[in-house]
Amino acid sequence: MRLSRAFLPTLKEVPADAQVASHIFLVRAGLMRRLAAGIYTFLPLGWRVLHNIEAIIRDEMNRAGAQEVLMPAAIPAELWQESGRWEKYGPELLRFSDRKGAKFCFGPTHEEVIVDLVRHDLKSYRDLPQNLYQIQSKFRDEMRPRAGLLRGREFIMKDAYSFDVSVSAAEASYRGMYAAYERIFSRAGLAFRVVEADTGAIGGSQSHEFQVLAESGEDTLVACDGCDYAANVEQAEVVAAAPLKSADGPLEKVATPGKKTIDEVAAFFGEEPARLIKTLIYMADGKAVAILCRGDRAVNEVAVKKLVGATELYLATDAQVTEATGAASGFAGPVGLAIPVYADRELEGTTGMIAGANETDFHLTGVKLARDAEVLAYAPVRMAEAGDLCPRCEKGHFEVLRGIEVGHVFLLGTRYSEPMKCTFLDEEGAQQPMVMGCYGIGITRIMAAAIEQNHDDDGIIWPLAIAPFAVEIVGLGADAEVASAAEELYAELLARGIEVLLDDRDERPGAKLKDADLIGIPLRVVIGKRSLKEGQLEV
RNA sequence: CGGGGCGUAGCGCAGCCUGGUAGCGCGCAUGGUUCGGGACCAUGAGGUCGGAGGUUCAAAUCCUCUCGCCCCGACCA
Repeated sequence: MRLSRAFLPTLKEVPADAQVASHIFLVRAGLMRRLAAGIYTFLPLGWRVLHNIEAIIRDEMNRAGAQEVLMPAAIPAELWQESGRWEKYGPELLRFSDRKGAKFCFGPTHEEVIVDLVRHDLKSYRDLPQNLYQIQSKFRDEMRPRAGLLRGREFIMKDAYSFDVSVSAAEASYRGMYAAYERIFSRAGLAFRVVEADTGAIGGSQSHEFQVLAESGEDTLVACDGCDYAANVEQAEVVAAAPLKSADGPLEKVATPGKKTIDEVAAFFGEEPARLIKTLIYMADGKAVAILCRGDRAVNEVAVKKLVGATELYLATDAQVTEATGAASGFAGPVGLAIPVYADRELEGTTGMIAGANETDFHLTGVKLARDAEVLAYAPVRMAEAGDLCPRCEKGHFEVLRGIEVGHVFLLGTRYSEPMKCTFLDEEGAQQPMVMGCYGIGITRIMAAAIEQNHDDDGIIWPLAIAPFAVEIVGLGADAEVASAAEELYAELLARGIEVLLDDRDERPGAKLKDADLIGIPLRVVIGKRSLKEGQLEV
């Protein structure tokens, strides 16, 4: 492609709405333009990158035995009502009506559609297994789109769905996809980490996320430095530290006027925050529960959700805290609390702790949970931290990493096939629900993640496998010999089937080189008058 | 949705507090000079100041409402 005729508008200045590197460079290097919040048009250069990513994915998916299909983006509401997600999915689901008033949604994911397809046409164990995938634009009405392509509303996704006759067969499909994903992200030139993940609203028994390691990532991961255990912090198992014990004295109520935060209370008593019992009031499906953890720990809400069996969980408002504890927010404690109390395992057996008194401006000292409070269960609900002992090998310790989730695989089981009656007849003629898996890759997100991981101050540095062009030829100056040498090389590379970009614009050297730095084609050939005379090129 | 910020030329911004001829830089067009790290000179095109209503002799500027965008949070394959 000739730069002189390309639609490749580069920008000198940073767009006002961009904060992260990938967003800035995607716009500055002329790969995309914003149309609305979280919605982008891809320009020729950006589309080439997306095509390259898709090509790798298609190649590996096909090699793994999956077949490509294309499902509609507009999905009738009836299907989503059948699965129950029309009500459950919430405002993230973009809904609309056709001219007759029939309700539709723009698909954010396609379990319903694929299940509907498969249940009509696959009836026998002889038809299974099947693995179907598509590459398509998805729409999720995120409450806060941000960081360009890292969290958009409309984005391109590869989603695959496997159907098997048994759990063990489904596990084999799952492992096949896992392996294919490792090849895909390796080929794309990304440094990634596979972590155990929460199955969340999708459900199922097993789930792994493929995380591209980058400081700007939204996800926090922990990885053991002694074995290969790695997990999203939401999912990470934690080891309880030995219980803290001090003089096992009586309960004492102490006036602590205005001391509400852990730090304030710890300072007031001259104790470490670890000696405090942090009492958080959550609303679990509308009912208040108390969650206790050590003052120096954070609570893992995903773990709490599982522990109390809630589908909706959020931190209580100040008013709800007062209703539950009888005291202002900041003075909640486990002693004498009338709502269900759960405690982190680290608090089991502790003595001489400090906690709120459930009375505004008072705290208790000498708290011994076993004696003073009614704890329903001790369970691991704290958030994993750097330095934690690994729960698997019990030798290594956790390091904390940031990641961008670019892929996610789920072993779904019969969560969709059962309610939607996606069944087959087995060898004995008995009807059984198919066992499913689903597997997603964020294609537009990969493009952004690749830039997050591969850039410098001047621009993008594309991994060769997904680069929009393999080679850029830059002829410097207005010299006729330079121009003809550039043309000759351009023609020769094209003839060899190499994707090459020729900067044949009438621009000064500085402008051409700056643009080349920005666009980040992996191989650059610079032709200048002086070096050409000496029979040399710069590569 | 809660908190904060911002909408003025294609892009980045100033002007608003204290109402009175709409500006700067980049980009773009034309001519000339220049040509190894975002050149220079000259000339020029380009704006219902996000929208609606109000106050006023007069509104980019003050008031009300509204729409959009960004950041933090809640939330989330």
